[in-house]
Amino acid sequence: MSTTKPRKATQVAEHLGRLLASGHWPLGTRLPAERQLAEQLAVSRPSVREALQQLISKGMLESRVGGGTYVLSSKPIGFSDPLLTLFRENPEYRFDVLEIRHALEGNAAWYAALRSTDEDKERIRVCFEQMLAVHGDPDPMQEARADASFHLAIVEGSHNLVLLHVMRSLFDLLQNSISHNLDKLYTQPRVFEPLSQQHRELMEAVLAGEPERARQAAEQHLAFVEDSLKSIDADEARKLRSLRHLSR
Amino acid sequence: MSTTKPRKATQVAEHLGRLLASGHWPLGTRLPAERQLAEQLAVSRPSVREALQQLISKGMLESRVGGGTYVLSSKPIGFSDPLLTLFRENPEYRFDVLEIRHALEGNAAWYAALRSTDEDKERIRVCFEQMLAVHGDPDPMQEARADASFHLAIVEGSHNLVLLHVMRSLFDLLQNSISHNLDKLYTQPRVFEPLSQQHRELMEAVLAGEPERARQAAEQHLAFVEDSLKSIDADEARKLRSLRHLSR
DNA sequence: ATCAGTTAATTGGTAATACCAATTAACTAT
DNA sequence: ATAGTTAATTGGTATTACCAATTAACTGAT
Repeated sequence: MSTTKPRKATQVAEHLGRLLASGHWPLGTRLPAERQLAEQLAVSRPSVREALQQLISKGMLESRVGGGTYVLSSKPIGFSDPLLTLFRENPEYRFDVLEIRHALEGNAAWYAALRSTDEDKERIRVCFEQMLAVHGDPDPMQEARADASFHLAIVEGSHNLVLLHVMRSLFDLLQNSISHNLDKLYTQPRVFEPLSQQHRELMEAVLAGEPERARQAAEQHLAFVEDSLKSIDADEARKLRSLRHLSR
Repeated sequence: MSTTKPRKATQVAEHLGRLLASGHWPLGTRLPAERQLAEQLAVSRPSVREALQQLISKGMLESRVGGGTYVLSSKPIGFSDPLLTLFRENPEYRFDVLEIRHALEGNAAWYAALRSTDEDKERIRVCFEQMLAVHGDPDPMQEARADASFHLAIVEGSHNLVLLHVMRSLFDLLQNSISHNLDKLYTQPRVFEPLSQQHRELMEAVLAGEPERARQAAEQHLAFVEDSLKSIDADEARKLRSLRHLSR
């Protein structure tokens, strides 16, 4: 590939990538057909196919023979295909992610308390309010997304770009796999109330610029999430067992 | 894509991916031409192109017009293209990575001390010996790779798969960009000697199954690496300034 | 009007062929 | 041995044709 003349296929991929990132085609949308895209973009169909291949390979699109091409994600998936597959098939790896979050978010909260600008702080506040506003939504994934946005706003306040990327990838991993009991965090009052208080404490520590308090708040929060998920898993397993007992 | 009949292009990409992972084509190797691959694999050239596109998009291969296709990496790059580009163009983001390693490797060392099997411990020992054996090699990247292998062996001992993946991606990120003064860590005796002692202390803490000692060893080591790189950067900047002064 | 079955159209996947621009290899002259 | 020229090779793009799978449209029966 010459540096003086960009590949048409690459240009098409970048153009489509920008449309995806901008939300022009929301998740699940069916894209125009290859022949149509080729005509609209004034390139040949093989060039469109090669561009689509790039985006399919990054986990952003999915093609179905005779059925069209669909949006899977507006951003490249940050983890390799085998890990994503493994994660989808083995939900217990959620606890691996929680272990990592425990280490990273304590650290992020520390740096956010030290480094956040006024804009960062405002964004954290807005995200916290958004979490409260979206509580009780029929679609629990809305709450999960608001929760992720809140945490990512804190990571943004740490001003460590690589950390932000890693955390985004971890949240993508959680959201792109089937959310195994994750919704229960938001729908059980015995979990949501303390959860919400912990979010508030974390936010207040960061806004007050108290790094050690922020770290502790983050670590306690993650420990609580881990314990709650384990307890929810146990409850669900018990329910399943008793349902099986009834059906005999 | 039907689940009953895999795409030819995907099969070719997987086949090539296995050849890459097995080391059949080492880093930098030029692959056979597209026409040749198409003949060898009994598929059409467009199918080969689509397969190559998948691997190019994952950062594993690079194509040059008229010049062939080359191996960039034997594994998919775990980070998205924009971050990789940004990292290559702005070496100061190394310090973002070091901040993250500080958090993650302290954690990994803790769990490795708790969870390592005898096999894990043996692998850690072998990697440590390998680091000593390769010291002074004319190619400092050999030492960087041995260093990475040692740290990854410890992460493997933590038995957290997602953490292993994240750490691999971070090391790939460091090694796939121009190694800005990284070689100086191994070539300056005032740095290498304490570095080697710290590696030994970290290994011994993990092997002895002492989690708190292991965490401290890891964190102190990463702090030393960070300080050393900053000091080396300052030395190099001073040298550059005095060279500029002489050339006037 | 609704539903089921059939047919036609559309879609992504594959292949063959041709040509172009860039690079590499081979050849020739000094 | 080196420099310049030519030929061959390479990746990139385009056109055309065909196939398998899916979707849409149409028709007939209830």
